[in-house]
Amino acid sequence: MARKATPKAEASAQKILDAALELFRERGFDGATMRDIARKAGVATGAAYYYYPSKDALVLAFYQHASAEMQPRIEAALAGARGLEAGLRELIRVKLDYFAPNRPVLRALLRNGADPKHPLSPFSPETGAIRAFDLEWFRRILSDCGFGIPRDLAPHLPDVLWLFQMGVIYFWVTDDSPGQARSYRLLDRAAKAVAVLVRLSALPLMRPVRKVALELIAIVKGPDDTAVPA
Amino acid sequence: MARKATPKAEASAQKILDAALELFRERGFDGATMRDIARKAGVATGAAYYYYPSKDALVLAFYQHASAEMQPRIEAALAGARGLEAGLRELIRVKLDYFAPNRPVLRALLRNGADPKHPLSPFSPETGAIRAFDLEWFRRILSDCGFGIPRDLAPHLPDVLWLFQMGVIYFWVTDDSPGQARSYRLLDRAAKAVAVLVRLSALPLMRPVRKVALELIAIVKGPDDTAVPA
DNA sequence: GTCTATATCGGGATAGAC
DNA sequence: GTCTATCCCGATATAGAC
Repeated sequence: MARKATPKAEASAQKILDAALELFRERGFDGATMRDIARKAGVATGAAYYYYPSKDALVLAFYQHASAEMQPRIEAALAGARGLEAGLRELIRVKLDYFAPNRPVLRALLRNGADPKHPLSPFSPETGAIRAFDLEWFRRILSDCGFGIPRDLAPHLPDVLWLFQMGVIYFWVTDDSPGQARSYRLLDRAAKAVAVLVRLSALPLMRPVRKVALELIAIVKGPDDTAVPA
Repeated sequence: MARKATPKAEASAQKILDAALELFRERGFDGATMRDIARKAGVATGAAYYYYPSKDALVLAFYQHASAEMQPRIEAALAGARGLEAGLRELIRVKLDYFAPNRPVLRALLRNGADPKHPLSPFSPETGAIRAFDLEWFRRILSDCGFGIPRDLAPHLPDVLWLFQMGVIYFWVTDDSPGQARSYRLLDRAAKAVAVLVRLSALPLMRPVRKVALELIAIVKGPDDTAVPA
């Protein structure tokens, strides 16, 4: 999106993105018009479209920018987190905290989840790079958590945890409790439950359960292993 | 939506809805314009808006119509289904089969799920009546399934199963496998897994697990018991 | 009450001049 | 790279035919 050619162009792109985010926050995604965004940024509507080919592209740009900016924050948060439960909780907490001022923007993102072909879907190729960064963190949490993960489950767990994260975020964008307190409570409890489940999954007694889970995972992931289709 | 005043009016409303559904199927929700829909139905654009105040209203009307039409089909399907697994599977299968020709319409519905305030959200007040019918079926499946449900879990299980259903449908609308074969496989296996889980939940050994589950359910359902917010 | 026809508006997106 | 003008679409409004 953002042409890096000249400093001036980059400044314009940033100016437009900032104006867009502010208006999204104030009036929501649909309430903010491209005309308003352009005017607030001090450019013509056509100029806005020069940098961002669509209104959705502004959301995508924010998402990419956010992902990059969150990497060091996640690193720092995980440095102080021991174990799977804490790792999971802190990783997702960083995201909720970071996105908090821009919940309407995230809603605009998630509403296209039902259509994997939509560029803004969390499952789309366009957001694939961001997904890859996320998965890397989940892999790290799992390998650092200190207890053994069953070999058959191990390669799929990052995807499962990623889906868990999406579920929490989905709940969070729709959560109207003050400060999204319910979401944070849910995250606390659910992270603990997931950690216990992963731990229990290693027990010999749990082999049949694991087998069923693996079958479900295989169906959801589909014939191609490259993506998480839904 | 549909004025029942005169047969002629009802016929017009139906004609417009049919034209809309056909165009949605052909070009998707966004690809079909109100002008096209009206022209295809042989009426003026204003007439379409006379019956359906918005494009979304067409989707809502379809959803309501579908819900009503599915009731006897569900009744018939459940008559031949014994046990929780079969009941769950057949109930959801009826819906997938019924909706199959109109997957794009259902996508238009589900994409607003991230915003409970949107009229088309499956969690919105406007779709509340449909949700109530659904919940009644889940209650019936549970009470007919033949084994005891723990007292503490019982009042919440219909909501949980409803959410499970939404998950399957969400997967189904994004499923591009031929005939949505993957979705049906998922439904088969997942219904079995859910049934086993419910059965196991009654074991004395499972009390602590049940307690955690109940806590999660309480957080998700929120302070008001009237609705399933997300 | 059930429409047609038409004008109008706001908003996303594009083309082409500069 | 940026702006102006324009197009299309969803939605609203209105006047009037039947």
